[in-house]
Amino acid sequence: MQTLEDLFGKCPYATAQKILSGKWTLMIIHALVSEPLRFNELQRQLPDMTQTTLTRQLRALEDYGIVNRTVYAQIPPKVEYKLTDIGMDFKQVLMSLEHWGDKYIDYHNQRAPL
Amino acid sequence: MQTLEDLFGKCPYATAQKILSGKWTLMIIHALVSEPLRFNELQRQLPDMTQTTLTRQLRALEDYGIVNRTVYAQIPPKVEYKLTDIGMDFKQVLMSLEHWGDKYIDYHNQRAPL
DNA sequence: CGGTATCCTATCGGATACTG
DNA sequence: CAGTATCCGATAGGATACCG
Repeated sequence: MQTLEDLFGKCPYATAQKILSGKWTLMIIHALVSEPLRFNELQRQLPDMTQTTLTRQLRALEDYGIVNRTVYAQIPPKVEYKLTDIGMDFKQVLMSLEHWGDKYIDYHNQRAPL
Repeated sequence: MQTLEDLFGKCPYATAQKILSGKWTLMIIHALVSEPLRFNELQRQLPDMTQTTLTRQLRALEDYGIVNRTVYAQIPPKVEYKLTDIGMDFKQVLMSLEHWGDKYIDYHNQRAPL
């Protein structure tokens, strides 16, 4: 049987779905769109995510070629995360997603306000 | 501690992330963008997904207000799935996602052809 | 035709403790 | 500062069998 993984690298939706499957992926990419950030800067922007999970998702994004990790050889350590070119291209998706998300939120708050 | 769920309905990214978290969500929405489909038409377009899973993800999308389910009282049964208005609005996201996905695939096939 | 009902497994994310 | 090493529980998805 063909799986989703087999479609990775072939179908743009399956590919995107797999890359974005991490629970915090969208928010990590969003945080990095405006500027490169150090590990703890990312942590501060995503306070609800544990350190372990942040590390894991960053590694995954690195493997997918979305994020670049630069280690500066100094004490104390400094590690900087920035989007790759293709990662930066994702900004367009993020913008339409934000637009839609806001509309969705408005739409639903009208009938079931929190 | 605040969780992702608390951000649902507030942050557009967290909201979108949650809605799109289903493994086949993007492909289901994509299949429904062009026209409403019956259950087994969806199955045929998504042959790699089990019936159980298709049902579950459709129910989830229905709960989120993305998909509308219409049951026609006839024998044999006919059930039609179509996108709601806000579901249709997602088409813009899908288009930018497709564009990015194709670019991503091209980009990666150049250095690591399958 | 369009599902349910179960069961089972893999993976993922959270919690906690420790480290160069 | 930026991790790693473990362990654990939740849950999502697949497989299979059956139903109105």
